[in-house]
Amino acid sequence: MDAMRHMLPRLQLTVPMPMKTGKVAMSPGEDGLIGIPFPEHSNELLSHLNDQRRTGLLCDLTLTSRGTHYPTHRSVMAAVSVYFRRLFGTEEGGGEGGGGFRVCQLDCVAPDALDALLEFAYTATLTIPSSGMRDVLRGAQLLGIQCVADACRDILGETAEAEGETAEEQRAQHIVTERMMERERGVEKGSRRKTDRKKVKKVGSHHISSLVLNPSPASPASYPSPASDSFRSLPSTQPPSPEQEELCLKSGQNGDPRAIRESVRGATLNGGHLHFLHQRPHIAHPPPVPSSNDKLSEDDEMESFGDDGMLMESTSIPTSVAERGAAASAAGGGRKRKSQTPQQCPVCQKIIHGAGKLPRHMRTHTGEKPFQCSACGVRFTRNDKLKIHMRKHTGERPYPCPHCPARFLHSYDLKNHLSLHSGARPFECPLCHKAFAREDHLQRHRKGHSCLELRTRRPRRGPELGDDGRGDGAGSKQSNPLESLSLQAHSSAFLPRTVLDGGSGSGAGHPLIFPGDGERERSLALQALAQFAPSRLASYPGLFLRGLELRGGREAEGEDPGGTHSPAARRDRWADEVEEEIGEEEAEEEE
DNA sequence: CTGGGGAAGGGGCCC
DNA sequence: TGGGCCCCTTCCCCA
Repeated sequence: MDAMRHMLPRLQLTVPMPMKTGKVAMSPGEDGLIGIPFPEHSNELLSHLNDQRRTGLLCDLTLTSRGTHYPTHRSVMAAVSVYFRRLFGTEEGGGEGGGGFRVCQLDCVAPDALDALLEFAYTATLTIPSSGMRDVLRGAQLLGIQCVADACRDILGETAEAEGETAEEQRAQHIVTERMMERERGVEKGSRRKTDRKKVKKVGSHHISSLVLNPSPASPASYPSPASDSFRSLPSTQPPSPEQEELCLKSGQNGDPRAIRESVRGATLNGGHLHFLHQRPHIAHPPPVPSSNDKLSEDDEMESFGDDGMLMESTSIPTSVAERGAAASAAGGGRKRKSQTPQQCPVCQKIIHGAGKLPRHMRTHTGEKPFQCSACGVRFTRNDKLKIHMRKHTGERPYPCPHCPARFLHSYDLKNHLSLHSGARPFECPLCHKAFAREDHLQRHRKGHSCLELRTRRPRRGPELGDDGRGDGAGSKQSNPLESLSLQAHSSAFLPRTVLDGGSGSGAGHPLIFPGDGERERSLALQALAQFAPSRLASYPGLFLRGLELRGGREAEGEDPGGTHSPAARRDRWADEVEEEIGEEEAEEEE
């Protein structure tokens, strides 16, 4: 995310762009580059693609599963699936341009699971019935949608070390995987040249033996592995209709969770499955071989869902958590650790600190509100919130202001209030130097546009401004492009969360959750809750999986696993950003 | 746009 | 380990 934060201001914009507010931001200077973020762009883009998929518009790939057809886009599938990425990646240059429709038969993936995976691909939301979890997991593994597979495993409470797979099995599967992939590539290439396709046996029973039904010449294990780990079985081609080319995925042991786990483990042991280690600091079941897998091969990125390098770098604590988990696992031989502090939320990947806090956090996903006000019936997720709420009924305002008759419900309200008496405004905008009594007001100020105009007048400000020792250097050139840079930097430092953190802001910011599908949204969380606090699920007979939000940003960053949650740390970070902004100004000025 | 109140959610401490 | 309690930050809403 930081990378994006730094990147955005450098994006060039030459035309007025409509802002979310409806206003139009003009490029402040012809020679200045300004980056204007469009937080909703990615969401809208995906949404439009999903619309196209639903209407079959521009679909150049059809996935089929047991008779059900799913029109889709190759580009999207390649973006979300390692399998398709590799598959289509072999078609460089020619691609599907002349191939027309292509059909990929994935009978080994249950239709519901395939549908869920497609929904995920186009919405970043995974909605599946709990009963279909394994199917989705298997499908995700087959297609190389690692993040989904990880999440499913989290929910299922399966661990890589839980299975009893032998190394031989893993190697065998890996080899088969490689072979199948190699053959697949060959077929893909050949399919563009020939109208007739190889007849490939379609396997309805997903047994591992089917994997070797169509052995192809062994190829070097050239595929790095997240793909191969997911590709414990790989598609083979099949002549469908004359104009279609079909691919058939053959899975391993159908429905056998062990098989799934085995594939996971195999991948890990085979040197792949790197995301599992880095991007998902799994607490409950860390991968057994972390160090040797630290490097992602170039095209193994699954970070299209926000798990980027920055994320990896920022998850030091989760990593340590995972290591601790591994240690505990090794020591106790346990399969899953139900609870440990800190814990990672299987839904949003957020690291929750504090013993017993995860169930509390999970209620934010499930929507469960077990605490009801006896007076007005309002429900709350937490008992302490209910307690505070009750003060409204009792009239209790336990926090009186010592300077005036005002009384408050919350201590922090009193704190805010006291700042009025003291006149303290400790939160100063480093750019326009307007001071605020509350930090959130400063943030709001910075997010808004008001500061921009002030900023243009800043250069003449006096020496009391700490950063103006250098900043005023910039200020002396207020007419130069620096100002635009300042503006952009200023704005960029407080980009909406949807931009900076991958849309992980509060509820409204979650993009791509199907509206009106609230029940389904809860599913994954409920599943997770079933794992962490099963007793709480008694009242949730129907479990659906809530979307994997797969946030790239804040949550994925472990929600400040490094302790930057502290106000001081946050301010430090913020100050760093400001310094960077100013540094950019200076650099620009020198030019 | 700003000030202020309130809600929501997370973390720390303690039992 | 889970829960209670408290404090904190962030966000939303309203005047």
